[in-house]
Amino acid sequence: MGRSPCCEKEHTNKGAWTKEEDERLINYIKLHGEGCWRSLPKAAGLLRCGKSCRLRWINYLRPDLKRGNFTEQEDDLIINLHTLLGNKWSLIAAKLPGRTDNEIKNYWNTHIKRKLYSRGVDPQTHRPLNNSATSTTTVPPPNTSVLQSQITTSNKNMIIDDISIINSTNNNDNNGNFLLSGNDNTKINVTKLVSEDSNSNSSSAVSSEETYHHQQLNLDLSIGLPSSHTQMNTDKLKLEQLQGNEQQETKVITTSHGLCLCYSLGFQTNQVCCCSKTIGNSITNTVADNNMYRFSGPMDI
DNA sequence: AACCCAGGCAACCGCTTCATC
DNA sequence: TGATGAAGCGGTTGCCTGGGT
Repeated sequence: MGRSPCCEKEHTNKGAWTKEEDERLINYIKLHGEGCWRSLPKAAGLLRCGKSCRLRWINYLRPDLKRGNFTEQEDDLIINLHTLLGNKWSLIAAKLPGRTDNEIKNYWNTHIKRKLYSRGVDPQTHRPLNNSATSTTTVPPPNTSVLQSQITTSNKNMIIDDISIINSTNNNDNNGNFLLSGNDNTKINVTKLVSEDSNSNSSSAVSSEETYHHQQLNLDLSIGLPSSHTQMNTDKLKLEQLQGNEQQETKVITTSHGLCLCYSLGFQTNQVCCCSKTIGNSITNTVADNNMYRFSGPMDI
């Protein structure tokens, strides 16, 4: 049993939109707002599919769209978010005000991919091109103390706000990696990049190629301590369909403080989440949640 | 000037997810 | 709880444009 078509194909226009069609759509949405895309074309007097109207509005006509070239900061943010989220363009776009998922997707395919290739980095895996199938073993680069988004779980709909940190000296695995757990016992293994002066035994068997890989992939991700079950009313950064090894054995120990991964992805204070208490080295914020911390600088664990 | 080709981007298609009944 | 429809999402297509020959 097939699905009924979203519109009558014979009586709809396709292809490029005319100025008149744009004006009709804009005027209609100004008067009635977004929503009910299926009935919109008829109501607005457009011979278009509802999906087509939605796309045209979202990707081109919306007044809050930012036009023009991507900045270096946006480039970096897209790359970092892609490392973390993969091809979740809508999630990535949600973190770049004024940019659409389609725009970012196109920009990725036409510019950033090339940029990464020129750096010798595989745009899909974010690993060196000559080392794209290597293990996820970690190595500590000098003077670095960050977390890396080497995530090994296949759980869907993981929400960063709900991840708890398991990162005390007792809570890393034997390889020096951190383990994060979701509120439903979802487990995520986050590779730790340890500072030079810390005592990690995990680097001894790691190749120089892997060292290169991890230096390239430094997301400077912050992790916060687990939140209480306070409802987060702000954007939630979903980690959807994370791919990895479901069989990953993890030692999970939860703590009582919340973790915020947002700040170090480039978001401004309070821009993304409501966790605003900062520990770290530079930012002083108000306390939004006694159990939620936000890191502004590299963690020194 | 005409043609070819590659890059960029808007739009489409089909699948997935979500909401409702 | 399953069926259904609407909306959302990501991959792909195809047109347009500019540069090279």
